[in-house]
Amino acid sequence: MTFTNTLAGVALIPLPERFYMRSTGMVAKDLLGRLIVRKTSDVAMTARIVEVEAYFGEDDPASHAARGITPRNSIMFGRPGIAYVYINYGVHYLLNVVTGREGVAGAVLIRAVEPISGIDAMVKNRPVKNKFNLTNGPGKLTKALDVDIKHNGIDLTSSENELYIATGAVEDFKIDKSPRVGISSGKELLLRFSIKGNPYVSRV
DNA sequence: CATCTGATGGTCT
DNA sequence: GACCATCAGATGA
Repeated sequence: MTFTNTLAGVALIPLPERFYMRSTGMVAKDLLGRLIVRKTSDVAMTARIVEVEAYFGEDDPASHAARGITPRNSIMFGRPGIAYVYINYGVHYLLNVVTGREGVAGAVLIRAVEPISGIDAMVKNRPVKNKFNLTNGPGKLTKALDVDIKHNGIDLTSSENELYIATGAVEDFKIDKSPRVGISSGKELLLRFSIKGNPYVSRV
């Protein structure tokens, strides 16, 4: 079964590698409004990115890369446009996109998305009473989109892949910049962005 | 509404 | 052996 990568008749064009080969903060902001495309053997899902968070290298105490390269975080130092997926609290998979040029650590955590198509499949993956609870958190959206560790290292710039990020409609998004919680070193970089007022933005 | 807790596994000290 | 880029459910006000 093959899918034509379109949504409402409009082609879902992947963002190119050069999109990600910029400063992590810029990429984070620019990812708002873009579309995550997830294709399975029998279903296609799309969702709009509505909240992101930037993680840098050794200057960012909250980053996995803060203490240099390790087997787990090595993808953060690699090519831009690649997915960095890891399990956290032993329970949830978190989806990031690697940014910056190769050799420099950086990634953007996808914190919340708005379901656009294939919503029935998402609900099947992650049953909820309230639809606004489906994908309004980093662990929730991976469950709904069936994203897990097998996507660690996947190229998000290719529409051939079962997971990629498409351009989406460019609109005038309002940015709500707020600090990360739980960091008190004084060096925190405070780069969380969301589409203000979107009902799928996470609540913490 | 706010605050707490258990689940659960990989990574790093 | 401690620490988490989380979440759902429980409890109390």
